[in-house]
Amino acid sequence: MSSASDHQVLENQLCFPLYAASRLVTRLYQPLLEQYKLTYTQYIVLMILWQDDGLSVKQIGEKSLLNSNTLTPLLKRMQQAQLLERIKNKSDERQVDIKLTPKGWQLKQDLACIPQQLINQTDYDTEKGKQLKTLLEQL
Amino acid sequence: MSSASDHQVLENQLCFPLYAASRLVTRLYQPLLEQYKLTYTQYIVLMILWQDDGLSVKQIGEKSLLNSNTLTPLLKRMQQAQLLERIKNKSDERQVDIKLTPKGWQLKQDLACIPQQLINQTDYDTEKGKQLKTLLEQL
DNA sequence: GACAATTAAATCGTGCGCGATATAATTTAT
DNA sequence: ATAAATTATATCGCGCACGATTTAATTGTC
Repeated sequence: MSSASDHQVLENQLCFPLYAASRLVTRLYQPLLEQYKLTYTQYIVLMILWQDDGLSVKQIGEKSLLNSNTLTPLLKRMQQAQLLERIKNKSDERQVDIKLTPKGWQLKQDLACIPQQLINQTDYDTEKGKQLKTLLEQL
Repeated sequence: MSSASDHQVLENQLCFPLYAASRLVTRLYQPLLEQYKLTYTQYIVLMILWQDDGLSVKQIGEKSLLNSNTLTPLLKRMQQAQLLERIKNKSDERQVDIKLTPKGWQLKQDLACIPQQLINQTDYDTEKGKQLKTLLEQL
């Protein structure tokens, strides 16, 4: 048996925690990232590029689930910070390919310690992390 | 055994899915909420007030994990939409108490169907929801 | 009672996040 | 070959988030 008010509670218990947890995680990263003048979203884009340099804006959008209306200004800021270059693709001039600069690659080394620092900080154990990941991906 | 690159993968697998899932959920709510001209955050604040009307801005902030710099303009917009009133507390004039209007209460009825609609839409089952909730709260 | 410390909201600035639309390049259909 | 449809970015506008600071009210201390 399940009533409308049950659902309003469930909602309170599932959707809000998801929203709150996401913001909390962002806040955990923030002090670690800010010494490199990075935002959390920029960090995510960097991780994508470390794995696959030279992607187009569209391809980054597919991996990050962000559109050009978010990515374009974000990538321009990262270009300003000399983390990457925005290069018009020669064979299709609609396309803008993103290439990391040496400075962008350097951050891969500099930030390598972040995951460990977070794990230490939160004492959230790896097993739970895996469960959580699995559940989230099913969404 | 656990290397730095393991962690970068783990991070990609946990933190990014959390971030993506949260945005996905917001997007699922959006079409349902927009017919009432509500945003997801406004909906969260409404749920808090339905449960506990007359809270101060600070108290809403404690429950929503939002500060006055987010809440003040949001509550002003909701006041404009005649969903609530912002009333200076007589015994402590620093404090602003938030009271739902009849229109704000009406939405509790109107939106009661949303959780069920979402559950149908996502076929994400309740058992997994509970597990997920538990894991998130441990953060 | 005066004044410093604290507290509650509000304000300011910056960066997402995203719907809607625009622009320009490419592809498709005729 | 040219017009129409499609595609890749970019632009615009609005509403969060949130660090930092300000303003105003209250409390604590002497």
